[in-house]
Amino acid sequence: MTLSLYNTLTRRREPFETLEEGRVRMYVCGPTVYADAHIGHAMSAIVFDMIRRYLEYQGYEVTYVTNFTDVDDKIIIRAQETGQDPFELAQYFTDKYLRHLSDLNIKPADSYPRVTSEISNIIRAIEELGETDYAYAVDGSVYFRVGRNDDYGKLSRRRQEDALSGTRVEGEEGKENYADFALWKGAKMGEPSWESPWGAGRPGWHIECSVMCLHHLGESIDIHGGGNDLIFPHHENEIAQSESLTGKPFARYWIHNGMLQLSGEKMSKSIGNLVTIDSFLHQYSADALRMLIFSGHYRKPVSYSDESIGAAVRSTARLRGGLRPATGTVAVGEEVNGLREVSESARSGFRIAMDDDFNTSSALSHLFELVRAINTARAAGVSGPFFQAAQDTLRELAGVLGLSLTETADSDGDVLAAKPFIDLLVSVRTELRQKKEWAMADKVREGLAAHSVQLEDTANGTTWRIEEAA
RNA sequence: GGCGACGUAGCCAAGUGGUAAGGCAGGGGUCUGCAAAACCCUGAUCGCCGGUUCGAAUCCGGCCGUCGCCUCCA
Repeated sequence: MTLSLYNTLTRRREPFETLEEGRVRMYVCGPTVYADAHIGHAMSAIVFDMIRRYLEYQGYEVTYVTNFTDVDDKIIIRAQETGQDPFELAQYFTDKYLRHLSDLNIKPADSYPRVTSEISNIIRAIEELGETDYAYAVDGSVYFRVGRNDDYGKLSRRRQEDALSGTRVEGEEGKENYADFALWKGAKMGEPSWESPWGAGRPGWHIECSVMCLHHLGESIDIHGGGNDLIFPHHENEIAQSESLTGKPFARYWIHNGMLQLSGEKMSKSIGNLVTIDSFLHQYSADALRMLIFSGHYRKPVSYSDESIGAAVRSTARLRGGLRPATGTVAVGEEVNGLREVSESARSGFRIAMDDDFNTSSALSHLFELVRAINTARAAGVSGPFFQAAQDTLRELAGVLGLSLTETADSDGDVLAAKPFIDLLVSVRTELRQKKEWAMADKVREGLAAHSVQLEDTANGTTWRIEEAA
């Protein structure tokens, strides 16, 4: 039973072998912080959080680094538009993104490097590239000489001739070749800049990640991840820079997630077809987003719609339902043994699915089978340590996917405040039911339902829970 | 135009050679004062055409369609 994963670099599924026994170094490209993040960014963060959690579950010690691009054209433009300081703007959206990561139940990274805190390392790297002729300066800017790398294009499967044959991009006159890209951009008036051997300027987009990787994880890493829209040019250029700098393979496995789509198109800031993380979490739970993403494969596109998120909400509730307490007293017998068997097969089935390039959809099917077994056992009156163990297995495996399976009521302050009033209404209704005043009792139930409070009458009394809108 | 991915029941989706997991929705039942939850039963020959094979959703070729990247992008 070994993990195999799809490597974009080889376009094949490969057995996972780490550079260092028992340890995984992984780097995931983070966002450019110039606006509110949307659930497409969340998807990427969630996918790599799942991968990280599964690796840890398999016993690896994972060092996880993800960055913030906090100096960039778009940040500068946005700051100029709003009259803000670009650094403050970037800081604001960085802080906000970190809060989102926490709200989405994403485990904290071991470090979150930023471009602005790596400037001296970046300058040193560019100097080194210049010394070995991989870089050349023109009018205060420095470009990477793509033609000097024979294997340029190996990640995106682009031939250099194709990349070299376009027309020149405006504003980058003086480049030797169209495909050459900026390592250092000379500053224009009013732009944030740092002193360098080439004059005032700032880093180009790609060099930051190479340098941060090198600095925080080393010359060669195990996993480099990001959205598949970063394959070209960003990751291709990272490889070119890093390998030219160190002479060693940059990353062993390249993992790319598919795009979240809204109305048939990739969700993106530039198209404007987006749902921000803020507005999503205002309406739905973090678990629901994970369920939507994990119902398919991480490399495939995911369609976001009212219908797809609604189905995800309801299937999340189903998983959660498996954690409802036992009601009976049967601790041994046929039902108990049956539950144990399903628990074990769910656990092994889950691992087999996850080992197969993180097949979360198949892994989830084993969780649903476990839920059904738990529900059946509960209905048969099963209780005691084996019932607990089955629920622990469900919690454990769901936890590997980063699903918390907690009720809204556990964390929502509004619900906690309403709890005494809801309990009071429920107890009044219980008296009404004892007197068989069904019409009034139903009125209370319907009234609460209108506020998302779902009542359930069981043999042991009435329970209630907050129903997530679907 | 170049490179790549995908097309499985009403919807989402797993499954890479031996006659199709799972979830949502729907229908029928059990339980319930009625609901809710739960449980049971219920649906597809896998975009189209052709080929390889004893046998293909799974391999090959062609066609149609959708999506992504081709220097803003998770």
